[in-house]
Amino acid sequence: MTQGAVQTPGKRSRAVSAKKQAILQAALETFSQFGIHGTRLEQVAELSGVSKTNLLYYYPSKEALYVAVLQQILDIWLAPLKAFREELTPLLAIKEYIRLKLEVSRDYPQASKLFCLEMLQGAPLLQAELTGDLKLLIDEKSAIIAGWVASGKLAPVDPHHLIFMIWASTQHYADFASQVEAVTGKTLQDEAFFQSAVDNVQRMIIEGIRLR
Amino acid sequence: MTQGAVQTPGKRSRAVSAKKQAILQAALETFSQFGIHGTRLEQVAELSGVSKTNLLYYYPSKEALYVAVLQQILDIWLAPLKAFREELTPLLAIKEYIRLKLEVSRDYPQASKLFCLEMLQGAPLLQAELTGDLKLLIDEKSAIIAGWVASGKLAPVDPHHLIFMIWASTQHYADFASQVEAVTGKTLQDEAFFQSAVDNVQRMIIEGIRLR
DNA sequence: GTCTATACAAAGATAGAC
DNA sequence: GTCTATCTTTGTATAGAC
Repeated sequence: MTQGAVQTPGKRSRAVSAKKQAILQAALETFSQFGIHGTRLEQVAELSGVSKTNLLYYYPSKEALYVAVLQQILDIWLAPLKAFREELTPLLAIKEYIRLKLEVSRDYPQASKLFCLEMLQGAPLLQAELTGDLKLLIDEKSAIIAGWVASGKLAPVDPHHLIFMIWASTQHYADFASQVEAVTGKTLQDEAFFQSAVDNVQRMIIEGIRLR
Repeated sequence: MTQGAVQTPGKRSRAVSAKKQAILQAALETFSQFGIHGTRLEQVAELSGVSKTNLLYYYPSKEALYVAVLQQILDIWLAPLKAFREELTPLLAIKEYIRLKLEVSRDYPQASKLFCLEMLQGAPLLQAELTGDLKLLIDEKSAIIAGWVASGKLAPVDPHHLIFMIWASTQHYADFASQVEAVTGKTLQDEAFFQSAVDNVQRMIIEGIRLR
């Protein structure tokens, strides 16, 4: 049994998993703030409570660690989109999607930031995802929105631009948190501020696409 | 006369300025994509057509170069906000602002990206600006918007959230250009796509805050 | 699995000639 | 102002003992 056997529930495996998880979390924190090049392995090691050598035992190189982190955050990032529900009325589905994305910005700001960092660099490691799975998912959800427009349930709007606007305006609160905080003095951790963000973003977008 | 005398219109000064400008431009390109740590001075040197030693003659350190670049892009980033016009009707002023910001995303995508990078890192070098000049500017423009709301010219909206939404949804086309391109197959360089972005963003936001 | 010691490479910065 | 050569630091990664 090697370290690769993640699902084996032996004591050892569990200890290993816990350690790897701690490393991943520490790595996410530093990668998301300083990028892959701005991050020192020593820093990650310290933050996760293992030695640098030990860290390299679990993840054989910095890049391997980075890829592992990316893989993990992709799921977080995609979850709200996958949960986008066709069964609801258009306005409800979109309102719920906005709330979910803002919750991700509040609860997993580092995931949002790291994702943003990757995009800024031209998505060298996510290119495959972007043009593959993500593209399919978007096409699928876009078709739903287009269907709503066609059947007169929604004002004429380009689905892509609508999706971009939702992504942008929700992720902004994570990615530009320092700016948001500098301007308003608040963060999404502040419950009232979170709620006002949800309300305002929902209202502006909904009113912007409501049929009349 | 030293190299610092930027405004002196002598032949030498002009040559120096041109060189420094070329370096700044090359630095912006690499910094905006790879960040300060991911950028190699040699790369900047090559891209701007000077030797690494020579580059360090004009900018004594990597950090000095980085600061110089940041300083320059701040003006670009702030220009549209400064141009926000109170004299127009609310909806026109906001439509114009959106168009201006999208033009910046189209014409200076690197400036937008570098600014975004700085924000992701917690704005270590722009903190002063954020809480100083920018804060003042925002407060001023927010007051204008709040005035419009109070006098019944605009639907009730929190000025800060409105401004965030405009920033987010316009900068998104620069910062997430790879994603936008992966999903739509288009870039802002495509005139028709640019126009549809302007139209859609303007329409959604305007309809979202129009009085009715 | 974990540690100490160390090899190795890369890149920022400087010295000094021209 | 520009170049060649070089110093120095730092950080990734490996070797090998325990």
